[in-house]
Amino acid sequence: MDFKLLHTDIQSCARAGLITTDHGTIETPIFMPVGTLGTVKAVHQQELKNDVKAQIILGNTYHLYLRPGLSVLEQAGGLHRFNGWDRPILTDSGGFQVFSLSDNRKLTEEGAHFRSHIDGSKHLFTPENVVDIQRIIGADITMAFDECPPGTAEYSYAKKSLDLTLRWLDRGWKRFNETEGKYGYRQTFFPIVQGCVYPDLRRKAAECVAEKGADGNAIGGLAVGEPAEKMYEMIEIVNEILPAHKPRYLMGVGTPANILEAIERGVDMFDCVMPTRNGRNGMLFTKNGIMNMRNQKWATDFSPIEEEGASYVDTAYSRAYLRHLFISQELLAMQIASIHNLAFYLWLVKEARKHILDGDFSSWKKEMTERVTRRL
RNA sequence: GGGCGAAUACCAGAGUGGCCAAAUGGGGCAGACUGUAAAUCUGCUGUCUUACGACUUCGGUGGUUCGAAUCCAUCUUCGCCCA
Repeated sequence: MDFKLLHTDIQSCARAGLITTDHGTIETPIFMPVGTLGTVKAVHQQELKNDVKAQIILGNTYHLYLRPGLSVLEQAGGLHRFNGWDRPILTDSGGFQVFSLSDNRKLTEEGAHFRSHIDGSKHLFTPENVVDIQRIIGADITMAFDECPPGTAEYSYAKKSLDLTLRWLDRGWKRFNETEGKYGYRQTFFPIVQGCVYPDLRRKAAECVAEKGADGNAIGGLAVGEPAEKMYEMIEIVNEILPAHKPRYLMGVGTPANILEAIERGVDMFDCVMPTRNGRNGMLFTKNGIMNMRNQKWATDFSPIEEEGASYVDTAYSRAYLRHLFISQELLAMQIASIHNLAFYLWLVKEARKHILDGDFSSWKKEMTERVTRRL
């Protein structure tokens, strides 16, 4: 993987760049739709390419490992061949599941012992086998196995957790460099900065991560319950340390406003379930604010979903019709909302990129932040 | 003409003397959701009130009772059966 930094904003840390992988290029800043089980829920590949204009999508190590399982993925020739997505894929390591499925797991020095949420069977994830699994999945970008503590974690726990994550990082990094991809194209490995909301832990983590000299670096453990201001503060601290000539990936974030704030602070890559999950639950993000499509107020609003929206669905369907679909629990509602929201997110980062290159990012960001946070 | 049964909130439907403004489901209204165990979850849904609480309700009317959605009488409507 290669990263070319094209331009850095004069007034802020915002950057525009280009990532090159064996499955194609990615213009940064970028938003990556989440496709946990090898599918971006409710959206098929053609829509992802033509309507959403996704350049890279995510998969999840934990979920794909449990289902369909490594044997199927390996026989398929990797996830790209299995799901038909020929552009880049990034897989999360399962570290987040250690957090979100915390009732079913136990951490040891060796790794995370956990029970499958599907059938209760016992499994062990280690920094090493998570690399191996991501080799089998065949993601272009693989992630280190980390622990993602909740935003409310006490300092003592955060410190202990970070130390473990950093030891795991050494092991995962070593394993990655000792192994090769299975399908003839290159893979890369991103370490993850943890440290909760504690500046000294974040600095230490960022330094350890930067030392590895990986192709890109990730910031994890944010937007997990801490105030947004803390998150922004941590991003600033970490990005001062992470190398400028490598892409920075803020994991799991976030709202349109979160993304704009993070871009301003020098983040290049994002993923979040929000556009798809909230979309399926009736929430639409637009450049003029947020709409809850189940609300009575849209019942007879026959105007387009979004005037000059980012995708086909915006003018193909009216607000009243989309509300009807949601109220009737029709599958098409989730499809339209997912496509709309993802297209909007991709539009947002593309516009940000344009304004970074044009040199007026800060003023554009200020106005856009005000607009996207409104409730319609 | 006679007999039996039923009428409960937007709908369906429980409740058969006080714990009932009334279960439950549906419908309706609103909210939440940030590296997806999520087409999920949470509230509210008689009136007034921020709340505490107050007030009016269980087909109509009249009774019994300290107290009635619940018991009695009668009327109305609907359903079934017999002629």
